[in-house]
Amino acid sequence: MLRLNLRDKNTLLRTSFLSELGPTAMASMLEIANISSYEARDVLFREGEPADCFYTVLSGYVRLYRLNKDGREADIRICGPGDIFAECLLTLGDTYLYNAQAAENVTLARFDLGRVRQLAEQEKDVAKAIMRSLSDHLRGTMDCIANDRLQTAPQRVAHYLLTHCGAEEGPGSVRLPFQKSLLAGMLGLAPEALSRAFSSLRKVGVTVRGRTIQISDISALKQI
Amino acid sequence: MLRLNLRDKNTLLRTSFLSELGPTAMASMLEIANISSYEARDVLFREGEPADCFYTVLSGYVRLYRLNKDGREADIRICGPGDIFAECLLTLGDTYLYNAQAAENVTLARFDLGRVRQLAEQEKDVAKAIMRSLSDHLRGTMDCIANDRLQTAPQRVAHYLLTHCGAEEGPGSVRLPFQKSLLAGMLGLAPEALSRAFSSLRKVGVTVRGRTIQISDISALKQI
DNA sequence: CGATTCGTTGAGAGTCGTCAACGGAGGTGG
DNA sequence: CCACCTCCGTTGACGACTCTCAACGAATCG
Repeated sequence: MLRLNLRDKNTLLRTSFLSELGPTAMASMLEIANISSYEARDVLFREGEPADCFYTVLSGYVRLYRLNKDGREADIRICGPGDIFAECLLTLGDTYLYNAQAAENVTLARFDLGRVRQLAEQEKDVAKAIMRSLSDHLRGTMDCIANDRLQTAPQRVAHYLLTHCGAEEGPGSVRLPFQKSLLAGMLGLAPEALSRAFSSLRKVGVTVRGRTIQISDISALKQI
Repeated sequence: MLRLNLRDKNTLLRTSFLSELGPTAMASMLEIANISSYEARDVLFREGEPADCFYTVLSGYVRLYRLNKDGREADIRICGPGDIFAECLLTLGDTYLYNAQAAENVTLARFDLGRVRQLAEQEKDVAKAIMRSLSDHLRGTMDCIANDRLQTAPQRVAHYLLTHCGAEEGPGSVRLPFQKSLLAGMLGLAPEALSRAFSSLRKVGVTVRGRTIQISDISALKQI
């Protein structure tokens, strides 16, 4: 466990979970928070292990994934700074539902499930924050299913670019905050499939150089 | 709007949402409940429409689905008796996130979002029930993503059969509560793919006749 | 009994995963 | 500063899987 430095503290306070709490609830959550760091590829926990905490990412990225019985992995979610995960265990059960691995060096805030449950009983703000967080995740996860089932690989990539370039038309660009293999898993693709999807998007004006991606015409990309 | 008959009322009371409420909260929810019926293929609401209610299924089945811009449909969830849907709008927003269609004749209970929000402020039980419901859905939806990404069509069917036959080994049987085309959508498959998956499971002792499915050896099915 | 819907089967095409080889980037150590 | 190494990303070849379209048979409902 480490001390909470200024930048991490700001990230934590701007989290959707904490940002809308009243002063007393906020103070209680900060008091409960438990900072820890992991190195790239460290496993935070495995599916089925007894669960005592949920997490907020302060820096870096974390993979949540499952294994099939052949050992093949499938990502369920990629969590970045400000994201919260495993909070559904507040009401569900006492074992983790998936594996979690640090995709790079990460710092996390851990919150004891029991203490937050208790806090939610006393502080209406905390209960509301939990509901908001759960709703957000549910929405995002349903979006993911719909995208998986409706879109091909190039369409998924186009969709990702369009939601991360910040513009509606004209040219734009995206800087990936992580490795491409992570983006592949996030979109439910093998790394090779992501690579081929980028290639196929060249003809609509998408240029990839390392982690920076140029889009010559956002409107054209929407037609994919 | 119709009167609440005895069987529907029992279904409603046994819902995970209502069953654990205290007497006053339960009474308030029953008072808010608004019963309505739809015929097969009726559309309850469309994605993007202003939302005023969330729903509980009392009888029949409801499809939640999205459209891509070519008009192709993909099911996100199939809801049966006791299931609740669109409750994430309690905290999220004021438009529906997907289309909902009656897969057969259905009766539903509708709950006004605003009034339940208000109730959740006063009654801790209601807030807890919302959290539990959201957590359950989030878990189920994440399971769905993992299954989509890790399993082939025969594996998905086998998994469905194993979780619905109620036994751990030996022979077993499943009676589908709905049409096969609904099961196909639920598993993220075209109806033809479901049919072929059943065919391929014949060699491990799965026999299909109409809606009843015989399994000669459950342990063998687990090896798929 | 006729009509419509549902389910199955076949053929074909498209998409994506896997395996393998190659090239480049970044980091380490000499 | 360079040589080397490892990891990441790309590309090609191949195969498995599943969607689509079409036709046929079965079941259901009036």
